[in-house]
Amino acid sequence: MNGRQTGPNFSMSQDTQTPARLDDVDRKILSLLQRDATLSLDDIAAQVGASKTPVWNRIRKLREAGVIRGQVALLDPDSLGLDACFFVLIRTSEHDPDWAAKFLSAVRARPEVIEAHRLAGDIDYILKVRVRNARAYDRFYQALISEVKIHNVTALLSMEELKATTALPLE
Amino acid sequence: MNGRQTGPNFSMSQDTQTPARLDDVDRKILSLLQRDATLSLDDIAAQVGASKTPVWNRIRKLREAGVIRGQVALLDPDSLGLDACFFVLIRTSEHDPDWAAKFLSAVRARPEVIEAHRLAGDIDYILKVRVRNARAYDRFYQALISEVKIHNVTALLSMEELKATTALPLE
DNA sequence: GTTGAAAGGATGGACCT
DNA sequence: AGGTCCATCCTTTCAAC
Repeated sequence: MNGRQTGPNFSMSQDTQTPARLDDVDRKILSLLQRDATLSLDDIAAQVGASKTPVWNRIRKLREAGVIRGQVALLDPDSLGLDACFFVLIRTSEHDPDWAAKFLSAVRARPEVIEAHRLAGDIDYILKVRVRNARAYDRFYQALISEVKIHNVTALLSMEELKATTALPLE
Repeated sequence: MNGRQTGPNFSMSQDTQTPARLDDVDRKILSLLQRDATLSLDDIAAQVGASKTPVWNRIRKLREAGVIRGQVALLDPDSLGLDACFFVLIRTSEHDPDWAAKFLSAVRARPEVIEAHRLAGDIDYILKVRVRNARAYDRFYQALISEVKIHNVTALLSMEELKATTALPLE
């Protein structure tokens, strides 16, 4: 056991989570796993300069604390024929909770919506949408505006994905 | 075997990849793995209604064909103290290859840039940037415009992540 | 934190349908 | 082609130290 602080960890505050206390070894482990989760415990232990058991205990704790959310396979959009990617900027005139709930469930229900954010400023929402082609985007767009009333939409078409990563910056 | 076209698969055309030919079992496997890559072969085999060996062979082929790009751990931004997420809309006046190369390497080098696309239309680029707070965003912004000349920047601040998935729509 | 032992899963072969 | 069985290796998992 090292001389660090003990006591309850990973607690919540009301709105924003208090960040987990991580040391350099934790960060190194996370950095490796968020790039390649197929690494074996032996590999990770070797690369962080520790042995299997402590590394395994750290990973378990990071999972329990929700720092590690899950482990997924990343698929190639082009291989799946998903050649078109749009960023959709949405302005709405409605701001009542009913509208927001309907919009939210519409967005969550559609698998072509990869990402959705509520924004500050004059644009209310941004969506990232992956579809087969422009026609498929139009179908999506028509379906969306028939479900929820939207004041103004701007679609930005991606010509080229310069960078795309799921790895978060660890300081 | 179904009545689809045969012939060489997974070839490239100059710009866009020919999509891999996938049957329903492949899609089911991919759908499971892109949601949870910790599933055992036995589990997957049971859920797709096949047995281990053919499932394992399919997964191997999907990996070799590049349909499965890799396997990663997904981390929770809030647990890491990355509370701020910005979408950055960039207009540039420069359109020579030199500028583009410099912009590309700047964007690739910065870990806070999670995603970067070149766009069609009057906005040239969009970035998705994850940082600790607004001050960290400003540091990023100042560093970026000191590296590459940028005509106009609009930053959209995310107030709430309504949806975020790495899972692609499989029809 | 280290070692090592037990259990379970992944890989690949042999053979059958 | 896919299915079953199996044998081996590799990891994960969790003891005991």
